[in-house]
Amino acid sequence: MDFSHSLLYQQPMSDQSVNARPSKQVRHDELIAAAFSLFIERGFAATRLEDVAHLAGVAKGTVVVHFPTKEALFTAVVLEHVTPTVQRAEALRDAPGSPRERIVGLLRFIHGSLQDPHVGGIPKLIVSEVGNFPELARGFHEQVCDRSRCAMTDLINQGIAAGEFRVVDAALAARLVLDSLIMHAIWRHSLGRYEPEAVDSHAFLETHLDIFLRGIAAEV
Amino acid sequence: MDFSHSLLYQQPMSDQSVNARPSKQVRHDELIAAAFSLFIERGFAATRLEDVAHLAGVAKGTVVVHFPTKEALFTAVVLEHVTPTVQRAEALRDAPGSPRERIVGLLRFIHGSLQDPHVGGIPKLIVSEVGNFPELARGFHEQVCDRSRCAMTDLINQGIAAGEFRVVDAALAARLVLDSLIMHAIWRHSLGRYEPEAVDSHAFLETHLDIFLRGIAAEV
Amino acid sequence: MDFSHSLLYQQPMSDQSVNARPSKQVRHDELIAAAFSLFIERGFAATRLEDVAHLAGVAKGTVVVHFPTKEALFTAVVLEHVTPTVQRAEALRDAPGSPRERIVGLLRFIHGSLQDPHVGGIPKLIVSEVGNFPELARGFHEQVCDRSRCAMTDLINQGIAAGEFRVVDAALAARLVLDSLIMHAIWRHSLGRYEPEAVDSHAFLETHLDIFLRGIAAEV
Amino acid sequence: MDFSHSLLYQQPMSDQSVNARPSKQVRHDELIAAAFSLFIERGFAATRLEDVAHLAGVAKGTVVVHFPTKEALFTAVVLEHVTPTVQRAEALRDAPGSPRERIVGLLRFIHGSLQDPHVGGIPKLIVSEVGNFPELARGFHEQVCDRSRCAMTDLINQGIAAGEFRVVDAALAARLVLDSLIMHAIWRHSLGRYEPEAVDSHAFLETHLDIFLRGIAAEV
DNA sequence: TATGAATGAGTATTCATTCAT
DNA sequence: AATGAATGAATACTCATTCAT
Repeated sequence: MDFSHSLLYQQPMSDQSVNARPSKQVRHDELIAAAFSLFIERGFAATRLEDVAHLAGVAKGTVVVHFPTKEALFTAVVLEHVTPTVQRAEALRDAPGSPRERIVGLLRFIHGSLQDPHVGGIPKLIVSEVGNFPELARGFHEQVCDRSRCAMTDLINQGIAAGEFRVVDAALAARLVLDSLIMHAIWRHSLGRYEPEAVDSHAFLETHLDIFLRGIAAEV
Repeated sequence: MDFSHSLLYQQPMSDQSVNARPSKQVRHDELIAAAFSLFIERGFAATRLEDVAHLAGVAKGTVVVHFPTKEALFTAVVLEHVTPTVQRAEALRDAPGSPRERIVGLLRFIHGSLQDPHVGGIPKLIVSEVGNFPELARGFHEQVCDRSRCAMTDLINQGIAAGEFRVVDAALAARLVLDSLIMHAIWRHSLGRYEPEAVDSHAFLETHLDIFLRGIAAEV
Repeated sequence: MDFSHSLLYQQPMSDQSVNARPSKQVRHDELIAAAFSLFIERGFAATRLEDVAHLAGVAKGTVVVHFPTKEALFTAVVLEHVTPTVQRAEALRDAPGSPRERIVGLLRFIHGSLQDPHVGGIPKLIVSEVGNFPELARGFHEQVCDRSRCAMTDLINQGIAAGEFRVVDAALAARLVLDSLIMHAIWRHSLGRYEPEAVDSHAFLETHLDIFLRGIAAEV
Repeated sequence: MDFSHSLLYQQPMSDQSVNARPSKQVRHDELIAAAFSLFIERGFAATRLEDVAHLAGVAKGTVVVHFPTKEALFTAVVLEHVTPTVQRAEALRDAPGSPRERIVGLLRFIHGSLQDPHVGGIPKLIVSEVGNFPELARGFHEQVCDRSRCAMTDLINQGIAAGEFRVVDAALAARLVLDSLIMHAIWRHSLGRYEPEAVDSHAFLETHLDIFLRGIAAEV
């Protein structure tokens, strides 16, 4: 499974004429968007292709024209939402600044990305459906999880080496600090819907950074 | 939705005769166990009642005798696996010891419980299926999430009052520290399967405790 | 199919002891009564044996002990409700009095019998289920329909011969006059339930007798 | 429940091409026809959707495309067969001629309609199944029973007012005269099958008219 | 004799996929 | 390319009947 190219943005479109039938690309994107929100909301099995079609404003048969099977649609949905984000995430590891500054930057970026409804629903989707899509799971794990964790582990190790942080298991620490963000995103798309008042995402991140960074800070 | 009593462990059975038909309670538990493992493995939709019956060693119709619908079976599975754990968790809040000691005790208990395959699969199941079971969701949120978070928030606030911890938003901190444990359990039942080497759960918890407690410790 | 003996009233019962288990005959009758009302209300297919058991105040298995199959129960229900009535009906044909008087007597008797809930539901039951019980149908037709119509036809012919009535097709006239009564009974157990105010059965019969007898009366 | 428009006869179709797939309307009518004959023959419960599909020459799933549930199919069957007849019946009340002539016309029309296998089976179906379809029952009662009886009651009252008929309870008389026709139709679709020789329907109607009209005729 | 748990054949319904228009 | 009618495999659920207690 190749996550390194996006199916989005492929074919720069004209689409000038007002009453023209929407181009294939536009239809494609509309279907992806509709499918994404339904997959997130109901899961793969409980999402009917007819509902996807309805939400996208087309007929049932049209979905099949664009995606040969339901599983192909699901795969496309995941790929298109994941790829752009991953690419931008890795760039941040190599930005200038102290390890601590770059950790803050990376976490802020990831947290910010997960606020975007087009990205924040992905972890819930992956966690829920991964059991029935082994290939997709493997790809996601290698290209997304591994790479984000590596980036974070690298930064922590750099901080330890620089004496900014005390000696901790950098891999576990990276996992811990990222898990909270991901769990937060998953929460918002599952049980969080039943919470009387929404969590303040900004305060959540700041508290997280505060506690974590103090927790790994070098002793005075 | 009443989560306050467990249907498990009710009626200590004799069941001496060798060829005797298992009592209704025994059948009930066998079905719950079979359904649990299949729901965890495949999710709600992909689990066929026939498979549940087969795994429990009974005929298809027997499942229906015990649980009128597939949803009722699902609800029963969740309730029976969750209720005892929550009750014991709350008891630990009121145990003797300093706030810090009780936090450690509570987190060790929760983490330990989540290692039990009979409990650790629940969070992933809830996250995945909760969208299609609003009633179950509400009950789970109130009886499980709220109560665990309250217990942890209370302990952090006690520690702040006692001067053991510095001033932080206790509710957010409680959420953060618990989320990591839950995310870890979810992970092990989803993408964790594709990880080349399993995470050392013991080291994970110790690192978590170490960083978190140092992160909220009062300034020297 | 033999309609000439009733399964009711067979075994004169003692049943003295207060707390004793009800005798087999009593159970039998309770089940027949429960089954009758449910068959009438819902039809054969939509009546579950479990409901019959529940209405009779026994467990599901008990029904099977008394009636080996659902069809046997149905047959028993029909036989027991039909047999006594038919026997009494035939006796009236040979009563003393003018043909006209005997016609009035017979119609009053039949109409009165059909007011009894234990009898009035039978025609609806027969009409509804006859298609799936050919043997029962044949027996009912021969023993009940044929015999009642013959009795009525005889009386009309006697009246024609005596010059009381004008010459009409006695068989058709008999059918006509009886059909109205039967239809009335069927009505009360089917669509009649949806009528805002119930029909006055007494007035119905009197109007029927009035119009019919004047309709076949000899010209002055 | 709206009985006031027929789904039949709506859209006169060309359907020229030989191998063309039949239009939705044609399929609809084929399914209604197939379902009707099976419902009449076996009743609602004993009719399998698969048999309906088979008789209509389509696959099982096609039935569901046209009628979401078995009950919807049943309702449609009743409505489409009944509505046109009632409408034409009411028109006859307001036709020219003496009350007596119009009564004869109306009864001939109703009797004739009930000879049509597409209509004559309905009363038996209604009587048998109405208990499990309260909504259909109410609609049928209001739109069919009430309206036919009103028409007949009106005519009898007109005859009484004109001095053609003697004073009788017109509502009961209307019920009586119609019941015989309906009972006759029910009979033919139930126990009538077990009669050695079929009743002569023409003679039946003439005898009925003869006796009834003489029965309510004004005294000389 | 009465019970009710267990059975499994039967059936309505769902829905991804196909294909003629 | 888009449509939506048709298909049929898959599956939850029903319920008469069996049988161990």
